[in-house]
Amino acid sequence: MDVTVALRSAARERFGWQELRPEQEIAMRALMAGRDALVVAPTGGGKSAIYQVPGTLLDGPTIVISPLLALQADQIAGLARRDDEALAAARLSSAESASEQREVLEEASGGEVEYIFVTPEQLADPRRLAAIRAARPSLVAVDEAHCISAWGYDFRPDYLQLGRAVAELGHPPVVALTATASPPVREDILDRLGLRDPEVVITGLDRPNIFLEAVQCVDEEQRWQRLLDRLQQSTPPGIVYVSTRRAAEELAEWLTGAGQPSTAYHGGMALRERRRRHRAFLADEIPVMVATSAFGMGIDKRNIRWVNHVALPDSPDSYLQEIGRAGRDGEPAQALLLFRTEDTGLRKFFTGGLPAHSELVRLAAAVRSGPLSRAELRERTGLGPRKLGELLVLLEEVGAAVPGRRGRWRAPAYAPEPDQAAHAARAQAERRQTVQRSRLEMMRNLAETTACRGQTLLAYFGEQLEHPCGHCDNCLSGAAREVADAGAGGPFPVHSRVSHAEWGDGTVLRYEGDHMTVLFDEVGYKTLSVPVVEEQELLSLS
DNA sequence: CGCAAAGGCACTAATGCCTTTGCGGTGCATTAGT
Repeated sequence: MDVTVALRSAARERFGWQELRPEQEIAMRALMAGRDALVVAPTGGGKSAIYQVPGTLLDGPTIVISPLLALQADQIAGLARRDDEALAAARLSSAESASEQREVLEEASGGEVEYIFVTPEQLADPRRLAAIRAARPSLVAVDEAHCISAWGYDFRPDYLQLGRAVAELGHPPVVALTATASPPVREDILDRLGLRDPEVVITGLDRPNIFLEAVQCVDEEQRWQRLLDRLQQSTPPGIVYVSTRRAAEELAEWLTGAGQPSTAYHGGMALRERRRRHRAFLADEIPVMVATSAFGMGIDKRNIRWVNHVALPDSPDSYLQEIGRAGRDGEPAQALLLFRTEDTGLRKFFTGGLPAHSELVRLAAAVRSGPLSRAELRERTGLGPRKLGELLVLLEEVGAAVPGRRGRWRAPAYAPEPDQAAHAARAQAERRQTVQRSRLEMMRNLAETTACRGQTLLAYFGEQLEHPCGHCDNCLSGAAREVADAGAGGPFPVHSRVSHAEWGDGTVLRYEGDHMTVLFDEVGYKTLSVPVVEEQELLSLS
């Protein structure tokens, strides 16, 4: 039977979906043909279907890698509601007993469980990985794949080992799914997962029903007051994003006192309380949630009317991800960004500093004397678990460390001397920091621009919006048109590849007034003055 | 990087000014103790 016909009938009969969107079909057909895929599409755009449907047609279980246990539980519950044996789903995590885990694996091998949900940490355990391989998986789905880039380098290092895990599983077709991914993040995902000739599907990121606004505030008092003014004219429910736990609690209390009943949410609260508040928000029992970035993934709610920021997000990626939670029902929604220039300080702190040369040398030397487990390395170097993970990633990238059998690290043949490895690793960390800071700079630019915000935001993601978006404050005030008129065209077409003597090769993303934005492969985003570029011939076509 | 709280100082008491210090986000898994 024709693959497309099979996919459509499985979608209809198993899931009750009468139609598949073209993007969904393209990705599904790639998987059915044994290829890998990367799908960037807004949440609620039917991303789960892309692995769920082929999963039922391919012989063998589907491994779904997902970052949060709560998210996994929701997805499993969703599949269970279909009441179809062919869609049986289960989870392998620290929350299941040893006997439950054995049962899941046995049932998967016997074809009784189709979807197995796991965290990256699960796959980091060699015994667990071997057990999953024994069930002969036919498909791997990496949900919320931007976590590889956002969390892998400093927070959840096992995200960076997923490529190795996929290889160990015999590299069945892999699909990476995410709602936002700028070109550097996409590059990270493809690289780290080791995707081969993937089908890359990117659907339109523009969200015309979300009105974008940004206002600069001089101090915190003014910022809170402006938020309050806005909330008094807004329809709930909505989310206010802040950058610290303390701000979440204080602002929620202040708003409540000012007549806007609000609830705080952050990662420092007891799990049970978090769950309770999350559920209450979904049930429309909480009108305003004041939260840190902990409140995000897994908010499946269609009627959120606004998402306001009392903070500057660390990148347009995070910003789009967060405001994207508004207006999923297609009805008008608002995104107001209240920022201060001081906000960048905290963000720079969060990106972290460069690792000390001495620490890298110590670790590189310890690895050379390996193979050693993480625990042994910690003991020898005195490094904390998080720091150790971060440094191991760097040493691995510069060829000074490889994880071997049973998770023990050693130096590969021809590994550089510890001192040399440390230098290379620091340079690597510096490069990553430079790119991260350039993304923060782009976020600041998006906040401060007088040009069309829709165009600015999409250009960051490598998309070109022909006309001003018509759903931002600058379009409404007419400021966007003035900027657009002032900068008609430039010396290099948008999306052309250019070369800079110091920064290397890059892609032209956009012209705004007399400035241009270029995404360089090595150093990230840069904004250049067009007259200067022309006079000094800073760029050439490459 | 920037802010707020704490500490030091000056010196005749209760407050003000300067400097120093600490803190800041995201979650898994594992384990100790009830």
